[in-house]
Amino acid sequence: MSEGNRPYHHGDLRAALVAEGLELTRSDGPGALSLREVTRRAGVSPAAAYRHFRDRSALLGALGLEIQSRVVERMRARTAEPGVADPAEESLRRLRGVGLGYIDFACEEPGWFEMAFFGIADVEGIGPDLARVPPFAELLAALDECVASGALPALRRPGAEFSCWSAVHGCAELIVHGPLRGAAPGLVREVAERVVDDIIVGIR
Amino acid sequence: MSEGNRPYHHGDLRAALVAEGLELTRSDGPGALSLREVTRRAGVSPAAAYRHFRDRSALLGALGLEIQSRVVERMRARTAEPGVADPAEESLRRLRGVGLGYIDFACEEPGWFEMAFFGIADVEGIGPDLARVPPFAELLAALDECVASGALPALRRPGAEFSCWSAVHGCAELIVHGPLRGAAPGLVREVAERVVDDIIVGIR
DNA sequence: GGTGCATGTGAACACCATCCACATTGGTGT
DNA sequence: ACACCAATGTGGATGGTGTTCACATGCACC
Repeated sequence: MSEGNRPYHHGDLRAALVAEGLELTRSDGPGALSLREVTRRAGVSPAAAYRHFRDRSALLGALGLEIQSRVVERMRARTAEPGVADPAEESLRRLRGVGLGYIDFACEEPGWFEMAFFGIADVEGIGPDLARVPPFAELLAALDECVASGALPALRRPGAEFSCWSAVHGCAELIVHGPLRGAAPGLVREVAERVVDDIIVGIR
Repeated sequence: MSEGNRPYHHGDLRAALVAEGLELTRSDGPGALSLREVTRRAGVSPAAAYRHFRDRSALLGALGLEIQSRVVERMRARTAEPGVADPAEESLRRLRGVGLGYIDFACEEPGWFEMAFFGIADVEGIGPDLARVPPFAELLAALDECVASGALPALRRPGAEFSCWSAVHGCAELIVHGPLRGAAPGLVREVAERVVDDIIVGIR
């Protein structure tokens, strides 16, 4: 708070900007992030940010990466629930948890959810390595496990990740930005479970 | 073009602003729309826009409505393809067309697609009348037809619209803003068909 | 102990949304 | 025919934004 004795160099400004950025965007998404505000909060001049990020969207991208790892955490919390014995059933349960965890995150952190894939388009080239996007990798692993356990025929495996991701991501959008925004939690939960169950039936 | 003889009043400024707005946002979405630029193009002062729209986001909402009707047109183009005799099969074919038409629109007009549901959140209240969002109404009608034709058990009907919309909208996002951005048209088409077919299997 | 290089500063530019008092006009009522 | 009113458009001001530039500072390394 005391402005007088602040050292000229911040120490770890990059991390500070990310931290303030997370706070700023938590409830209202990317639109709530201004480079001037974030530097103001870090107690630093606006131009200082440019020593660490090429421009505003580069900061958004860094925030997106950070958020992706939190999405994965939320997925893992879901899949870590007590399991069942049968391997096929267990792998399907995990797949379900991956989807529901994703939707949980979107509901709990709508602002962050909006930013999670901000940087994804920056990965140049036609087919960026999907496995390098952590939440996507989680889905791929769950699907592979379904094949290994016999729950999903190997012939049906190729392309299944797109169906799953589409349904789950679309559902999250429906709830966070779409017509279901502000709907009763009970209804939301019901819809989420229906969507996830339907797509799992569909890909098999 | 000649600026000298322009009348003080524009005539139909509202429509002109919408038209210019559509052009501005066609390829790059809502971010490409500035009130100043749109009024500049209409040959009018920036403040004039406020006689017709409360603020920038009100104009975006109006553009969204216009775009929604174009989405419906694209869906109809798909469903108007030559049909088959069996009513159940025919109703499923229409449902498929609704989904694929939606995805087609997103691929062909990515900027507009991003704006289509801008105003949707403005419909205050918990459950806005989904049927009043034209593309959504199209989906509801197709699903009802599936029930009537016996292709979809009546017991499975409630909630099916959410599964369908989630999968299709999510797929469009995947293609337009997600990891599939810039992918080869062949792959895109393949993915779209797989997603739509999977969710149709899943809801039954 | 000096020096180079990463980091932070301040001021500037161009752009934006929005609001205000004021100007202009087309239509309405007499 | 005329006066007036409500709708519409203007110009300018305010306060915000991203981004760039020459310049200042100080840490780490030779």
